[in-house]
Amino acid sequence: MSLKLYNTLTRTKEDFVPIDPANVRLYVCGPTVYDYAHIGNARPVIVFDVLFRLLRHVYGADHVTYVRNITDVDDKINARAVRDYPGVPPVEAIRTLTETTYGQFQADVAALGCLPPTFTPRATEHVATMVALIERLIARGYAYAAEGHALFHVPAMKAYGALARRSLDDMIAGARVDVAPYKRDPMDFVLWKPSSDDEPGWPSPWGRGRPGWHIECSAMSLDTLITPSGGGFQCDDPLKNTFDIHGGGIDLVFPHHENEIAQTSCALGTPRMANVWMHNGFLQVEGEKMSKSLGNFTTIRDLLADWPGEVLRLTMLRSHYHQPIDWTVRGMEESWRVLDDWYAVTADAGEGAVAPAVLDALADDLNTPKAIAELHGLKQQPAALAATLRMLGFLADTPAAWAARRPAADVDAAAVNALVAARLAARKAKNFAESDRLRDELAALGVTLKDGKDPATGEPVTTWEAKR
RNA sequence: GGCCACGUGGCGGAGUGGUUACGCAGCGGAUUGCAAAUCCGUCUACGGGGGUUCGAUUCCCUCCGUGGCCUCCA
Repeated sequence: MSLKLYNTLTRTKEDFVPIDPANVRLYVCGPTVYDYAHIGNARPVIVFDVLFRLLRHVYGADHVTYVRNITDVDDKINARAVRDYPGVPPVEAIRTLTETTYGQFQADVAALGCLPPTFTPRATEHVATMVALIERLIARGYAYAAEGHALFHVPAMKAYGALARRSLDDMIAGARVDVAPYKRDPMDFVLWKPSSDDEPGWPSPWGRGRPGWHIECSAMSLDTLITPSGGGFQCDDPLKNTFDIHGGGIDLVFPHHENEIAQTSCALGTPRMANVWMHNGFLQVEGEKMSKSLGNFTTIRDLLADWPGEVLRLTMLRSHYHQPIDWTVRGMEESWRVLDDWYAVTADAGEGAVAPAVLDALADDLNTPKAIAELHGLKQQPAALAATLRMLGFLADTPAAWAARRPAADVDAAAVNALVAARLAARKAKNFAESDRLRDELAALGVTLKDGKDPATGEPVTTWEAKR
């Protein structure tokens, strides 16, 4: 099967060729853990989970390494820790905040049907590698120390801007940043910055401080994906200092990913860091940009209170990952209806194989809307439908558990059963006025009836369920 | 201001230089005492204007609209 992926680096859809088919390596930028993740954060998590599952299917479950980092050092974290844990020593407050928040994140994404990545490194556990990377960059003339900072000197790198496709002139022309006096060039970015006593800090050749934003991903991908495969500081082989796929939100293209590339490629002598760069599009809520001021800042946790995780997952995958998506209640309702149908169709399904048509759609740059269309075509093949849905991270519930997820009206089952029996008797006696009256009465209680016939005897039978 | 995406039927959403996916809703039929559920069938589209072409929703230009990035936001 040939897998095609759109590569931001080349702006084209390319055939995916792993560096080592026995170990396909994927890195995705993970959460900064200071608050509940919002529904926009869920998009890359779900999209790259589908990619992870597809890669595992194609190359084998043991031949894919998926890394999603945890950013647990960040100024927003520091600020939140001070706010939420007054009186607690900062280091302790930060640890409590990041551990708590990451626990929430893990629970949220598990509910969304996402597999755990192979590794989930924390930035704070890779500071030594960050320091080593910065030292290497300084030694090779790509970075310099100034006033307790270490900075990457952008003009030292010829290819800078290749991912974002913008020239230095463009960036300077559009610059709206205050240029710190210790910068040699306005575009230079921070690799390391000094910490005050109540901020998290680590010893370094430039004094006690903490990493800049971008260096952590260079360090964690190096430690988890490059060094274990024979690359790293002791290796100048560009092929060994590159991994396969790097993913994240479209907003990370610049400056985050551009700077990651600058750091890793200049430190390790590799031209591109990762062969394929994938970026998911943004999400709006009910047609508006999601923001706290508009009051439509929607967390995954809030949505999970009212909607099954699989509903959120399907809603996310009904749009191609590259397209913008408008997140609406109507969209979630439609997803729920579709999943109800799939759960019903697959209730008694046996063992089946994953449908090739769905795999083909996924192999075409993760065309999940096309894949879903193909799923609709599998209703006559319940076993294949079930196997394919499971491969995509659906059907984790039993049919009964799924049905129970819909908030039901609070009804007295014995009373309902009595009314249903009375109606059945009335129908048998052809007293339809009475049977319709009983049906209306049940409807008023929030009970929906399903009439049918016993397949063996032909006797009329009625089942019911409570709707919300 | 600079750079970059996107704009498909009532709604969601693929795709393609010429046979108008798929889903939800709607409508029609089967079924039903009547309904519900189910099954079958079915209507509606490619932002505006130019251009290339035998032919464009699909390629090019332009305008309009929406959104993103421009130092720490998926």
